[in-house]
This record gives sequence, C-alpha cells and structure tokens, in this order.
Amino acid sequence: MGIQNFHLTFMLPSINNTFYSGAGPILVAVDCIIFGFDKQRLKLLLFKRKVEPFKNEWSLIGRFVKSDESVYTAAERVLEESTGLSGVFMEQLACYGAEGRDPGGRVISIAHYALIRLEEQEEQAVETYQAHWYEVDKVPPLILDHNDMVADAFSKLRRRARYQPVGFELLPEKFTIPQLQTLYEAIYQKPLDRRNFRKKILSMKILEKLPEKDKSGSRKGAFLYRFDENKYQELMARGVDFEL
Amino acid sequence: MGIQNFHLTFMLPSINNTFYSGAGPILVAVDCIIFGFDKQRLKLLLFKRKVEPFKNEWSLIGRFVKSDESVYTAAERVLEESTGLSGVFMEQLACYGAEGRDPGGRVISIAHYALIRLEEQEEQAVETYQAHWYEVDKVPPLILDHNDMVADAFSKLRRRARYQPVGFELLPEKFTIPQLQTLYEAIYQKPLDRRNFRKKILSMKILEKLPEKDKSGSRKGAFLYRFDENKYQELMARGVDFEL
DNA sequence: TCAAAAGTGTTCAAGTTACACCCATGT
DNA sequence: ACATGGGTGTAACTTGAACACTTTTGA
Repeated sequence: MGIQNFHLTFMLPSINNTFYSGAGPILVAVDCIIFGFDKQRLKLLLFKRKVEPFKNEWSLIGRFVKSDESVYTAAERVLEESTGLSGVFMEQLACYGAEGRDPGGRVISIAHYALIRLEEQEEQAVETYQAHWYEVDKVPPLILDHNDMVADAFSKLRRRARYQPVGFELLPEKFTIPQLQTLYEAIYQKPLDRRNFRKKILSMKILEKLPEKDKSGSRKGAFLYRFDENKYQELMARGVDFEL
Repeated sequence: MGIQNFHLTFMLPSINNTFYSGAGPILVAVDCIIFGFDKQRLKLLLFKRKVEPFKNEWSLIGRFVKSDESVYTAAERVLEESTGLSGVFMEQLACYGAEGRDPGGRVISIAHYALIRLEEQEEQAVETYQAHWYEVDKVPPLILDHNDMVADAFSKLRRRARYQPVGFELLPEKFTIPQLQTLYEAIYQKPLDRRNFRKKILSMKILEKLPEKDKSGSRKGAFLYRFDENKYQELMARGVDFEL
C-alpha cells in the first residue's frame, strides 16, 4: 500500500545483544487481490485512491496491520471494510518486502487474494465508492508493485485451480455447466472442449443436478447444478488432479 | 523467531486519519527452513537456541529484518550467517502472522525455505555451533509455530517437485540416477519404480550422461550424470509436469 | 561364485484428445 | 423455420503402471 507523509520515532530501549539491533521500524500492511466472477468474465476489484500520494491512481485495497490483530484478521477487515463481505474464501499470497517498494516509507505488505461470488447488484454497488471491477486481462497500471501482486495472484489462482476445485467460491449456489466452463476458460485463458469438460467434471461426482433450468443463456436453457458440499470439501482436502 | 524480554516505544506523530491508527509496533522477522540432501536422506537444519526464552530448545534459524534491507536480503543474511552459504536456492514460503504466535511480543515472521547440496564435511561442520541436521521425518518439537513452518515447507517442496525440477538445487554437480531417484523418494515419501523413473527423467532430456561411474553405491557402479543447465532452466521457467 | 545394486523393454489399463450431429426453445 | 446455445458418444492416441531378467564387479 502507499503511504502518506509520515514520520516515525521508534525506540528499542535496553537492547543488549545483536538480536534486536536494526529491528524495525517496519510497517506491516495487507493488500487484497479480490477476484469476482459474474457468470461471464473473471474480474478484479480495484480502487481509486482518495489520498496522497498517488491520489486518483488505481490500486489494490489495503490497510496497516494493527498490533493486536493477526495478519489474516487484518486482511478480513480490509475485505469487510471495502466490500462489506465477510466469510469469503481468502488465502495468503505472499509477502512483498523489497526495500524500496514504497517511496513513502519502509512498508512490507502481505498480499492476500479473495474469491467472491459476484451478483449484479454488488457489481454496481462498489462503483459508488471509487471502486471498479476490471476484467483480469484489462487491468490498468497500478501503484507501487500492485501489478506484480495481481500477476502473481492470477498465476497462483491458475495453479490452484489445477489441484483444488475453485468453482464453489466464485459461483453462485446454483449454476450451469456452461457457466462453470466459462469460469475455467477465464482462469486458464483458453477455450475448452464442451464435451470433454462436461465428462471430466461429472466424473468427479461433486455436482448435483437440479430439476431446474437457467434460461438466461439460451433459448433451450441449461440445467442448474449445485456442488455437493461434502464431496467438494473432501476433494478440497485431498487435492485433486483437475488438469483441463 | 522467539524474542527475549523487550520493550518498545512506538510513536506516530501527526496521525490525522484512520489510515495509520494502530499501525505497528510489529517486528518483522525471517525464519529459514533449510533442506539438505546427503545422497541418502532429506534433512533439515535445526538449531539449539542459545538465548532465553526457549534456551536449549530446537528451532529454525531466524533474525529480525533490518529497516534498510529487503525481506529477501534478510533471509539471505540469515542463511549466510548460520551456514556460511550464499547463492543457494531460496524462496519465500509464507508469512506467519497470528497475533499470539510469539509470547515475547508482536512479531510476524516471513518464512523462507532453502535447498542446499549437502557435502559430508558441511554436515559435520554445523555441529560445532549448536546445529544439527535432522531427517525430515524425525524432526523434534520446535519452539513457537516452527513445526507448522516445517510441515508447510515440506508440503510446498513436494508440490513444487511436481511441476518444477528441484534436483539441481539439492544434488552435487555430478550424480547418478539412483541418487536422483532416492531424492524423489525422500520428497514424496514413497518408493518409486526404477524403470519408470529412469524412463521419465531421461525422456525430459535435461540430463547429460558422463563417461564416469560412481562406485560408492555398488560394486557395479552407476553412471554419473549432470544437468544440462540450459534445458533445466527452460523447464524451470516453463513448468513441467513431473508427476511421479 | 555369490551378493548387491545397475541397467533394460513390453504389455495393459486408463485417461486425454479430437471430433459432428441432434435437441429444445423463443422469436 | 431458423438461429442459438445445450447436450451426447466414440475412436485414436498418449500416458502411466506393472512387472522380471541380465549385467557388472568386489569380496
């Protein structure tokens, strides 16, 4: 994250061995790469900074970690404060700790990525506070090393999708197989064969077919499915080969 | 890492918005999970703490990050200070940032794992300064959350071995195919078929056969091989399916 | 001559890829 | 009636898994 003008005084009294010399002052921040899928495209939530420096530039959302909260809690807080969402899937990506990464001061950032289900109303809602959902392949230049974070998060998502199902986190409860395929095509950034995709995903037996159709995508309509949560969790834990 | 008795005074003058409230004081440390392979077994370098608290208990090696060095540099420094080695493969594992993880204070640690070639003399050398090479499946209880770090590092190494070759980092320049197989068996913790292993690894064409034999492992002796660095780098970059 | 590890090929099963036609529906 | 996307099966190929015997050499 970027820093405003700030000054620190950092004192370490009673330092009596080399163990602590030079420790701090380093500020610890979290930044969130928020992925969303709107049944069509994989998107990323970006924010227009309201404060200097970098005012009006695009960036990820972040905050400083408080000394009485865990890093993970801080990331949850960021997510909640910026989107109102809680309880969503989130995982640590990496720590960005280069010395000169933030010209405003010595700040390291623990980047986290989150996967959320994107409903139409939410997609509009965020616009009101200087945020925008960008398609993953149309991300504008961001401040600091945020473009690196985005690239790393996307590549981690791609790798993760190979050995653990990710659909549950990004899709609404009920979805069609073509929608699921569109999601994977967005993640892998390549077209997949309809018949093979269906065969593979059904062979995992994590989908429950519902007696309803979603007709928003075609005249004929596509059957809705739901994840079988137990089997899904089992696959998540075990780790599956989901090479496509 | 663990902390001795310490007190901090942390002042943030001219805080004029919520952006900085509660920021710090958090100390940033790095800990290193150091893997070594001695042609037989995969080992982990552990240290007996010389200072309170946790004096004489086993732990990973770590240090605080200085404010004028990058996190990665700090990890390199730790490695160099504790083993004398530099230029070895090292990669960030994760940030451990739970609030109460270190009873001595608010410290987060960016864990890194390193892979090094283990020569016999080194294996002895470290003993002199309260360190010991433990086999990966015989790691003793460690301080703080260090056992978690070890488990996570080992699991990351296993996953990494599936899509990027790791042998180059852990083996001496010249090695035999049975040695390489032993390494993979140690990583995956399961026996592999000799014929299939040889077939697969040779089909990648990253090995160069030398006209020498290593007779240390058998009467007959096994041919020595060397990695073709160019092709190896190419595979590292591209990422290969090295499922075994 | 024998013990111990190195080296080598083939068969079978499973999984992945490629590919084309009919179906249901709203307009 | 037609345009649009949904749904299905099969054949060729590739890949991974299983498996046993011969070779070399030092003691």
